[in-house]
Amino acid sequence: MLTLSHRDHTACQAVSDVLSRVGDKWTVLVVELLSDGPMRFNELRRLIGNISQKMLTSTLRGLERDGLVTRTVYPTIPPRVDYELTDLGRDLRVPVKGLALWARANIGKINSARTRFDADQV
Amino acid sequence: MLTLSHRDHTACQAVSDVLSRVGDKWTVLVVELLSDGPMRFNELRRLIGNISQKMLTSTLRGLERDGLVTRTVYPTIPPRVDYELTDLGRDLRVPVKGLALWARANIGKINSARTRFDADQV
DNA sequence: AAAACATGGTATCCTTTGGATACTGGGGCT
DNA sequence: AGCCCCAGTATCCAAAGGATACCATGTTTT
Repeated sequence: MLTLSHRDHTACQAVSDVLSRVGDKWTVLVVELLSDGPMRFNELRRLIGNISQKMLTSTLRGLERDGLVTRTVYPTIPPRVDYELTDLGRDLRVPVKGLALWARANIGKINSARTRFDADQV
Repeated sequence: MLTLSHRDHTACQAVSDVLSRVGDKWTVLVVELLSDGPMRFNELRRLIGNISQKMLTSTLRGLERDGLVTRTVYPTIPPRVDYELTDLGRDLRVPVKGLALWARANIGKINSARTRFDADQV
């Protein structure tokens, strides 16, 4: 017997969908960096520091595809490309903030649980 | 010049860390299913439906490792293994709920942005 | 004049991860 | 005897992540 309603299930699908959009290695970082205003490609790259060009490109493409970020090309010399959060992107920062607070509050517990678990597996 | 403070950066690390824990294909679904009480392995498997044994095992191991779920083995015949949310795991549901609400509210916008983007790429 | 640097990217390659399928092993059911 | 249930491993292949090298254009440096 299935106790899970169809609505619950599709809701979970949506959540999983959004989480796998947002839950990769760089997306949240980029969204946070863009929250103060538009930024150029290499500006983001320098701020993040240890991201490869390819990953920054694909992260930004993904955000653009989902309507969270706009990409504006200025055909100057040298070329200039600005990335900026859309309203939807700025909106996303609210629930992410909630998760960020939880993460900061509990990352210690998680890390010690991990250490304990890994030690027991020896 | 770096405008990103060290505190901001480590906070983002923590958020990314938690998100990549939670942001995979199955974790949120499992946490939601466990929120009504303990469940057995195959009980979860049947409810989720299209998950492989391996993925369910590794999802649950990950949650256990991070202290979000407990695993209890009853050496009965047939064996019985219960999975249950810890306090930390139940705690996590609060910020995830926030993201879930956002996801349900905005999944439509995201999907149409995707469709639009993919159409333009032709 | 040649070298080096800046811009915002592709292309290529390899490693890591995701996931389907098959198998284990003890017991019970028919 | 042959099948199913339980909670998993083991194996293998496809997909994704990610480092490195390269591109075209133009300016600055040596």
